[in-house]
Amino acid sequence: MKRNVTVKTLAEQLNISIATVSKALSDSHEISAETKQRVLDLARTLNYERNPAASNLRSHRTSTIAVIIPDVANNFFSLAIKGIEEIARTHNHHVLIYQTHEDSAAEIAFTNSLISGRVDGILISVTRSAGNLAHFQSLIRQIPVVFFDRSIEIPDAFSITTDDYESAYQATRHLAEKGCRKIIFLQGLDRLATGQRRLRGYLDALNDSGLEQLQPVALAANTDPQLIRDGIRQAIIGEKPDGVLSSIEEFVVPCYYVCRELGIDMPGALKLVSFSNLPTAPLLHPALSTITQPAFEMGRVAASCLFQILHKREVDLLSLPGLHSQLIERESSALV
Amino acid sequence: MKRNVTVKTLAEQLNISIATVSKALSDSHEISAETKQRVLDLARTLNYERNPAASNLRSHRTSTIAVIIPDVANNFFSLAIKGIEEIARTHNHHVLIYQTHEDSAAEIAFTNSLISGRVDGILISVTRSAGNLAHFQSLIRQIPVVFFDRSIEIPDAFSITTDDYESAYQATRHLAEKGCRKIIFLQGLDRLATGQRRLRGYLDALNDSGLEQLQPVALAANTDPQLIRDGIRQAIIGEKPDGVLSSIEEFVVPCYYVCRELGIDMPGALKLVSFSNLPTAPLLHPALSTITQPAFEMGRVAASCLFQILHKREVDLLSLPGLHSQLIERESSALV
DNA sequence: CTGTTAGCGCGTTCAG
DNA sequence: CTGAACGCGCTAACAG
Repeated sequence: MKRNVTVKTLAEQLNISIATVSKALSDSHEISAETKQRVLDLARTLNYERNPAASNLRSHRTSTIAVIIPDVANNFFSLAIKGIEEIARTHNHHVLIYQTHEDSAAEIAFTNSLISGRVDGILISVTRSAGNLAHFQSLIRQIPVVFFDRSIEIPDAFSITTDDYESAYQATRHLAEKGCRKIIFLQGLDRLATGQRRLRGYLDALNDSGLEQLQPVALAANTDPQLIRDGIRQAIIGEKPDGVLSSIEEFVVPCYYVCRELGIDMPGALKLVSFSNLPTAPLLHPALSTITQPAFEMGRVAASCLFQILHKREVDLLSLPGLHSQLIERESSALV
Repeated sequence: MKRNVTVKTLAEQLNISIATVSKALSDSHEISAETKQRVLDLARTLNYERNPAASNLRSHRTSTIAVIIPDVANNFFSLAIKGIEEIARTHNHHVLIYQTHEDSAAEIAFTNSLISGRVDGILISVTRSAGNLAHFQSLIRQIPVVFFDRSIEIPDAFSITTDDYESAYQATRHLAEKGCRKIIFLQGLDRLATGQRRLRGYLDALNDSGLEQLQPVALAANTDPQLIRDGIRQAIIGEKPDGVLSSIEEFVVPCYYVCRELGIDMPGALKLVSFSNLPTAPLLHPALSTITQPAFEMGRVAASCLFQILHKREVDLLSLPGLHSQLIERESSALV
């Protein structure tokens, strides 16, 4: 194994001091253009790569950010990561990925392992089992954090979301216009601000449409399929709705099965709109319209926001581009 | 800002040496159980977190691996990442993500930035524009690398793939049994070993079915949609096939459009089977059967392989579970 | 079983 | 504009 090339190697070969090399490599203004060039040239020919550990240890900068999400293999989150990675790259930063699988203990473990200086900042879409408000309150005082999509209510926390209220409102109005008189809301994010906003949009729309206000159907945050199905069945039998607004995609399929069991004609007797980020979902489920989030854009915006913070710029959240969900109706969707 | 707690803090409070603390924290066999416990207890109460940069600088271990893939927002790769992340977690390792977007210059830049000790090992699914064999040959001598799915032919390189040959063979036989007499092959990975294996499976199947051997249709590796469509149109007009085997999913939609333009009835006059990892694809395209890769499993196996290497174990590739693609026919696919 | 010593490679003083 | 010296926090080697 031949010895790695370090600043020392460069310094010796050029007969200058280590400090000069270091400064030249960071493009310091106190080094002459000529010296810089000589250093850079040699660095290139020797394939010098700065040792990140040493650099980090000394400078407390890691050029790394972390992304914590429930699940990578989910169309929404993988698109968000894609956007985040692209922005990170333009800032010469590396991206670490962590999956919580909706387990808030894992979430806490990850964030704790990150505050020891492994990353410069964190992008997070919180677990829906959440509830550890105190943990996040302490976290954001220790390291820059930007919440995206799934946020929790913390004053002074940066948080990038779409127009959850507005899209739930519009979707509900849409159902009402299609003739639905009794619309239920399947709530899957009741502990998150995101879910609360969607709920308010739904309730206000019912009100403005002169429709009956119903209790949201709060379904178990854990992922026991049987519990979810039972909850939906109970709600459908009890309320006999002709419209459903689902706050997360996960309820769509169980809802179908329940209706099939109960002999309910889905496009006819019961219309369903779901927040969903599988763009092809309307194609799969003829009776389904979806509210699709701009996941890729959201990743980009959230990452940009984080880098603004890291660069110690004043973050003007209002200057960031607005993010709007899109209601995709079954009727309007063509092949691909 | 209050000072961070380090091994020194722990050592002082417990009146033992720094080295003892360090050893206790790494569960060294040369420390008594009692001392270990005292150290661990104090570490917990003080919320001690080991500084990863310092540890890495000294030990040359990073507890981090890198995953380099063409695109995160792709069902196959996001599932693979999911598997990788889960295995990495069981080994207490962190996962860095890089997207090449099929750009081999980016691929080279990423790998170069990683050999300076940022990660312990690399998992990579190479760009289809590949061709930089020499680069990878030098890379695998500098750092442990495991190729997955998209591999290139390098002796002594670890590479985890599915039964590409076999599945292309079976798919082609399947088409022949359905009555296809003239089956063309749309080649999208011609520079990769993966693509070569699929091609051989196709050719052998033609042979064994007593069908005419045709030149594979090599389509541009870059992603100009017009070029792809033109290539497909030319092949279909020229060869007048009644069956198509596509080596990548990307050609499916263009193929549809071309057939629509040419007035070719797709399930009837032309049957299509594609390597594809969108599990819902057969539902979307009534005429399409797919060969689906076990992406999640592949991620897990590739990561396990990498950790075996990192642990300096003899890697017995044969001991790893076999990975088999699955042919999903339109007829057999139910809703979700 | 525990402690002492000596760096890992880099960036930041401060002195020339 | 350049260089000498120090230490970031930790761990490997060696002594006791």
